[in-house]
Amino acid sequence: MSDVQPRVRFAPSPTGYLHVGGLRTALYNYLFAKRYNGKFILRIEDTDRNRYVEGAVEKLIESLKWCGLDYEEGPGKDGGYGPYIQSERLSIYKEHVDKLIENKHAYYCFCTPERLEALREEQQKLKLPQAKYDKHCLELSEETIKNNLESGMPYVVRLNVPPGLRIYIKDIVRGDVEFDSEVVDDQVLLKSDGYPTYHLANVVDDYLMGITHVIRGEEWLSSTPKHVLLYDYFGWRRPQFAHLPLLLNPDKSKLSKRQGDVAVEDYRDKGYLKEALVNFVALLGWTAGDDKEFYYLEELTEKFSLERVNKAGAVFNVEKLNWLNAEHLRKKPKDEIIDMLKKEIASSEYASITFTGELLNQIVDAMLERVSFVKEFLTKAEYLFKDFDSYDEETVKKRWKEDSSLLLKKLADKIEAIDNPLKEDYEHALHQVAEENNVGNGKVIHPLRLAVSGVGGGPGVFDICKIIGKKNVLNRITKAIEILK
RNA sequence: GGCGCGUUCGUCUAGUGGCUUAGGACGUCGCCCUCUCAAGGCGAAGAUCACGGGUUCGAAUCCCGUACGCGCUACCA
Repeated sequence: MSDVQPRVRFAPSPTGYLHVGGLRTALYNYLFAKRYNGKFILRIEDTDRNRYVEGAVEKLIESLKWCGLDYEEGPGKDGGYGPYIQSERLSIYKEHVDKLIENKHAYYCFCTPERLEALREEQQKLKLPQAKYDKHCLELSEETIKNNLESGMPYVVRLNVPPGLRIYIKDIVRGDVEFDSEVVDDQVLLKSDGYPTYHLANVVDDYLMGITHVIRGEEWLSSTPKHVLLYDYFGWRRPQFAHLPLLLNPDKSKLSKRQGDVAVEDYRDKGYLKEALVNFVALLGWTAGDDKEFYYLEELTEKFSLERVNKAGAVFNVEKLNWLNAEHLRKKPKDEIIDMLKKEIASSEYASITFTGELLNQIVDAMLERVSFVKEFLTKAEYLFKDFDSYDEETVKKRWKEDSSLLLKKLADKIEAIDNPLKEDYEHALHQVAEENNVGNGKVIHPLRLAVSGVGGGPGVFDICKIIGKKNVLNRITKAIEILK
């Protein structure tokens, strides 16, 4: 890295939510900034009034924050380069467009949408290699332009792309990329509503905000020649570019809502840990080169480099995300897990029941290695929270035998006699029953598990007994005997 | 159609000319552990490195071509 402090930006357009692809872009920008002691800036690209969504900016910022990606400059955090919302910078763009027009690098265009449409159709009919604006308005006399302007005729301003020019772009992840200016259109820079297009606003702001590295999605690579031309025309030094590979659906198309969840908030609401999401998304297109896959944000910050970013798109594979979620969950401090469990309970059918911290502690101990999500404490071990009245058929068939009722009855009698039984007491009682009746422990254990949980799997059966308590154990044994025999 | 980018196990990836009988992870399957289910440990299956040419003593790695996929081709970003 050079001596200058890098300044990078995440520049989403506020469409309503933070896309996981956007999160990945934001994350790489963030990591790059942190890695090289730079600044991570948030800029809102809201130049399309038609797509304006109420409250989108707030949601975006909230999602970013939830992921732990705090920006150092941006809306509400002035760093001397504001405003950071493009709709508040209109005069700046106008000013720069004027400069371009002055130097003949841009020109007024009064063509109507109808003419443009007709032009496109004609070009298509002629099977021209590429549809482009025909520079019709470039030929307009100063006189005509002046008159048109004065009469209030609607206009746009277009970039004047010179023919026969070879445009070279250096990209940190893709290497050298070349374009022929013949294939770049005279892009509209300023729309008839006075708003700039992405291309103009992006370049002007990146320069004015001192952006050193433009790290963005691959979908922008094709329009980079336009941007580079603008830097050159303004006489500005180009930033370094890094075009990130796309995130894909399982069928390899660009990740879309059609095929699953794409919003960060969707994953949050489904119970994914931010640590897992960030960890997962970081690995979609980047590795440190070693075998490490479990990362916290801070560690990523120490190891990240753009040079190690992959070129090929990556399929968003939820199964691996699930695994990472379980890993992160298990590594969390227990009191934090208990807090999350409390919140989960508060919004569940058990909201009205009070669970002691000690009880929750035991539940977490018993279930932690059996769950991938906090909500699974509730769904994978319902029997720890409430009574039930159905028994897993397979397990009944396999574990409930002729003598089960009798053995459980005897066990219940023993348990009955114990005050405040501990885990060991249940175990001891069971061993006694097995011994006295000359059967293996399994003959008692499995029916007990079935009686007490209704299913064949789960934590140690004596842990279950301890958690649900003597009264429930006895009740459930009685009930099982009644129903199963 | 044009232009650009990409292509290593199902998926994420390691690999930058010999260390590779292509390594790891998720998932799948099996074994061990064990009262069960998990977790953990061990192991297996799974990639003719898209295909075809070249360069080289030697190529997943370099070059060329083809195919396929994706992106862009808007007064959307």
